[in-house]
Amino acid sequence: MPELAEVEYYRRQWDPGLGHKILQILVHPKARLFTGLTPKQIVSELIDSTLRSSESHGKQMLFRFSSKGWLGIHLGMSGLLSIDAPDYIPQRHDHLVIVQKKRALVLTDPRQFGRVRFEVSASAPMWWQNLPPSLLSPLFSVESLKVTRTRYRRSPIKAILLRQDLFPGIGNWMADEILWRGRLHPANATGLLSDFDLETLHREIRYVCRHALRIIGQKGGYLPDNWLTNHRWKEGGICPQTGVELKRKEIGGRTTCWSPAWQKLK
DNA sequence: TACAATGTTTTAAG
DNA sequence: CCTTAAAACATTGT
Repeated sequence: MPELAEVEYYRRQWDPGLGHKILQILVHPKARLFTGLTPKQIVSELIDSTLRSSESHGKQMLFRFSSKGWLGIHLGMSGLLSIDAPDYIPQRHDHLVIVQKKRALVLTDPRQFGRVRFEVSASAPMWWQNLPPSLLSPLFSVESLKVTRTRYRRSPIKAILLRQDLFPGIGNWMADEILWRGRLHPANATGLLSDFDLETLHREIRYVCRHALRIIGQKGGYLPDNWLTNHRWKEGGICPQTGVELKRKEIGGRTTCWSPAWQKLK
């Protein structure tokens, strides 16, 4: 499920645990999602510490603890964070349960494509500091898109939008939404996009990120029905702009949805 | 049964 | 060394 906005939404689910002490840590017996430190080390570092703060950036999340521990979480395809009762009993797909006096913070991920990392250091981990600039920051510019256009000229623009080193947080539905809004066909070779197209792309990336974060990230709400997203999942969906049936095909390794005639191939 | 699912990494080819 | 495409990962639901 989680792209930029959903990740921010799930990050906030653990907010009730901020400022509270950790009494117990439960780790899935197979510890499949964990890299770096062993679960045993994570447990010994976090017990009796306090959850201090959290941030999300693209699809990455970082939780900071008073012990100088940093917990990084990526939700993969099916991960989610939730709150449950302090006596919660972990289920089959729960990978990490952080128990506090009044609640348990739960990480669930049935498909196990998520990843958890942990380290102890005075400042944020290097992988966090090296993340690409946010799509809402001034560092993400039309000029940077021109560099991308040259470098990945033969790939379909849909495939490039999914690259996390360039467009952190964009996933399958957001990429389709952005291209639909910009009337750009997802199969267009990136190198064929005009300067005008790149300005369009830049504007729509920011529009979709800003509004998805506001609607989903803040409140967990539903996007307006005049967005593509609410129509793209099922076969037979209708384009909110043209009323014509949407097309679906694998582009860039992922099922892609677009509106014929509305989005033209160059 | 077979395939697809809001993702990333590895592998291999060009 | 770089770009590009495909396979692999694990599980559930249609």
